[in-house]
Amino acid sequence: MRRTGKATKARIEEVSMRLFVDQGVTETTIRDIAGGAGIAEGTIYRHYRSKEDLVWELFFKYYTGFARALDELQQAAPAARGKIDAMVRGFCRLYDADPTLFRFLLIVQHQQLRKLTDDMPTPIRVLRGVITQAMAEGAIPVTDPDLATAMVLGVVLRPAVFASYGRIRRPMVACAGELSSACWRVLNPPDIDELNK
Amino acid sequence: MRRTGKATKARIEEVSMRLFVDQGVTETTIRDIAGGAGIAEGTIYRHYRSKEDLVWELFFKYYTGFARALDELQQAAPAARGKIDAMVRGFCRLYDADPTLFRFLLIVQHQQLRKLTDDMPTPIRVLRGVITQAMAEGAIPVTDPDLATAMVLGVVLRPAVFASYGRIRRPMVACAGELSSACWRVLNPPDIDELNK
DNA sequence: TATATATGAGTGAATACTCACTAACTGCAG
DNA sequence: CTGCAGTTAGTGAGTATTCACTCATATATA
Repeated sequence: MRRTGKATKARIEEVSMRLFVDQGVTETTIRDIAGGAGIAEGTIYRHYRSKEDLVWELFFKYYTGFARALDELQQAAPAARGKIDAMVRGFCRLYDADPTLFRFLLIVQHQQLRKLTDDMPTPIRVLRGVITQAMAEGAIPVTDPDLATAMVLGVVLRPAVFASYGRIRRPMVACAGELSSACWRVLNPPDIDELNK
Repeated sequence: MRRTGKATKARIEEVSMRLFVDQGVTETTIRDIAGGAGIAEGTIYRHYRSKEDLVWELFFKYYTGFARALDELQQAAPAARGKIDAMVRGFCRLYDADPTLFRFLLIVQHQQLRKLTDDMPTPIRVLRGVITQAMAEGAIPVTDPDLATAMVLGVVLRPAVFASYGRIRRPMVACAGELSSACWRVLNPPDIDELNK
């Protein structure tokens, strides 16, 4: 009873992502992955050219996929405040649905980011776009867009890191409100905030 | 003309940290380090029990050292707002003085954190202490201290990550003011901020 | 039969670490 | 001073092991 190729590939994905997160990428061997997926080592090479290729394919698929998901959420909201809120909530939902995926992207990011080219969508570009647009429209004060992007990103990502370490036990969606309003406060010095009320 | 042991160890530290940051820890071989430091492979084992030990020793020394530095800065400032500001400025100065060290800590963190025991000082514990104290004193509103710690940490760390990728080109100290006031805004919902004026 | 899928022993290229040996310092007895 | 024993620092070829990847072979489906 041979499995269909797609099911095998999905198993490889799932198992290898879990192992990468638990042990690290280089520390995870092809043998580990094959054993975990209940297949032979050679089978992996039917689906991926190399181990490096497997990591890259996983990263690319989910990283750009996440960027596209964020972009849709952002476009569906009319104003800056709503866009930020939608993105934060979307991130929280995705985190809760698959924390392992988040950790995987976090871990391999450093090595893989350099392989990204300018035409590929990334979550950072989406967020930066929302922020620069909001500045252009006068919805938030004009400051260094990269610094603003970094700070907002940090407000959201670091709590997720804490959650993945078990330092925060609530589901991330339960933090979404606080996160999103904190992001807004970061983007708005208090006096401007008064004007927006 | 034999060098004094200390100078050699310092060279090993410097070279290995740079290589770890550039290539990754597992990807950096003992041969690489020895070659880079201009010594024989065996020499490294005069100073460290193993490669793993080398990584841990580096991490421990600088991570706890950084925590102690932050703690001194925090203690020197009287009020909550000043403590945050001093810590943020201290972090920025340290980042600018040695960005490679920051990247090293960032990269190995995931693997090394589990080796830390409760009696070791960490930057996170210091920050969390300042925040809980501020909440207890009524200087900032009482919320989940772990979430607050995570958000503030994110506001500061993520811009440093951006800087290390070249996405932010200013020295971090030039961002210190903006960072510190953003941290304060994160900790204070706007209405409370009114009361503090 | 033809095709897609899976197998796992085998291979060559690393790699972390060892160890027997050398070189240079230190301190002390004569 | 001088010689000499003890110690610390450095060397680099050798070793056992591990790993990613290959390929001849097998099997299930269409």
